[in-house]
Amino acid sequence: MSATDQIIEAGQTVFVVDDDLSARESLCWLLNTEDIASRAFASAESFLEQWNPDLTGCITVDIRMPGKSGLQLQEELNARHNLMPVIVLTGHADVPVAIRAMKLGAYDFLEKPYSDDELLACVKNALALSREIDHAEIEKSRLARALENLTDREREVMCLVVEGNTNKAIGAQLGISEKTVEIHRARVMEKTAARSLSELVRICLILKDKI
Amino acid sequence: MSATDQIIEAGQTVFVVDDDLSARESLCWLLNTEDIASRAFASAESFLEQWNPDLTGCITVDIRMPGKSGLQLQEELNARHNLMPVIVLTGHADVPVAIRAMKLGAYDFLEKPYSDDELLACVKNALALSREIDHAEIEKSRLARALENLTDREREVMCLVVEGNTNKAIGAQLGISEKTVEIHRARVMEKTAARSLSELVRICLILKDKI
DNA sequence: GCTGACATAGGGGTATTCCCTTATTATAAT
DNA sequence: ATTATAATAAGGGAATACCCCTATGTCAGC
Repeated sequence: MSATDQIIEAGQTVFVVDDDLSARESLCWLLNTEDIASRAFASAESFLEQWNPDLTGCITVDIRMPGKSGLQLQEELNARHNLMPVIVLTGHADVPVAIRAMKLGAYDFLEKPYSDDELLACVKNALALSREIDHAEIEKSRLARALENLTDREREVMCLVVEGNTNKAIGAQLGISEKTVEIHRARVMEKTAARSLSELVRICLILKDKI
Repeated sequence: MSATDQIIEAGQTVFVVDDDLSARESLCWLLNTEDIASRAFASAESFLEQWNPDLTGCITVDIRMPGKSGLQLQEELNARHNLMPVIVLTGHADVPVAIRAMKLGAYDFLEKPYSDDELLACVKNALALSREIDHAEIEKSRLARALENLTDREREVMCLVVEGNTNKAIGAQLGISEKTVEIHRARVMEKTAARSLSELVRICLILKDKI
């Protein structure tokens, strides 16, 4: 792979979803003045087409749009386990809608017209949060990949080790020799790159929902 | 302590904070029909006087009240690390207030007039959540008490053990004999009631913010 | 049939942990 | 002064973990 082929990790982007052209344009222009990259979408559907789990940044959505509403977009993003903070921007808000948006996990909810400062502060905070989430998630998927390389038996032994069992107890429980347990255990440490039992325990706790 | 002196763990209670007498009465009556215990308070201040960290259940608050508002009550409860879910009930809501309440961690936000079913469902969910929180918190404080009984040296050794160091390495790092480390380590296991290194690691991760 | 991945198991040795005992020193409380 | 607690240290032995080596059997894929 030559230097020019390198995939530079796309920086953070604000994904602007609004059916109103002038709203999209003014928002993107405002973000541009602060050197914040943005991409505009005229509908929830067109954004969802482009969405993928590796995008990083945050999303601003209008509530009232033809086709999928902003709330429906939130639901769909949640179903896809989207990790980017969602900022709801709307001029047609009532309390029940605002509450629903927040309960759907909105990062913030701003009513139009909002001040430039207000919006920029909100976006910058959301981007900072996104950075933290991404760092945690990158680490998590690195560990998850390591665990995927384990064989079933290795995974089984790992779980029993992490639960605090000795090799002897594990051997008895699985009906195999203590020697064999030793080998599986060594492979687990090697494949997970854990340098101590404590590190292995931490890895398993981080990924406890994925084992 | 005789049997009659026993402090029976007060069951879950709904703490109703509203300056309007008829609102308090009707809400408590409704809860009573479902055998849900409740206590009414006419102001944020009078509730805060009674509040203590061991209360269990949930809280309903009105926003507009003489003295401290519902939002100010939420802020004060957050400052005191209140664990009970807060349900905001209000007839005078606008979007910014609703958003602020949610960002202050409100469990839900209902506009008056609300239906009985709506409110009961909300309260029951909040009480279920409270139960889960309480169980986790009881376990946490049990562990925290165990850690408080550790001497400084024991705590120090524990941290190094959990980081994955061997007794030899810890001894070298602290400038003490490996034998002494052994003793501190054994006391840590005894005092924390951890039956394996993995258990100790888990305990330390649960309480990592309290060490 | 051959190769590779996987699980199995033993021998032998070293390092580490864990558990028992005893002992000294310092410090704080009574 | 006496007592209690904490930290220090050592010896000895059993259990365990960790590291090297070799070796067999199975099963999928070429």
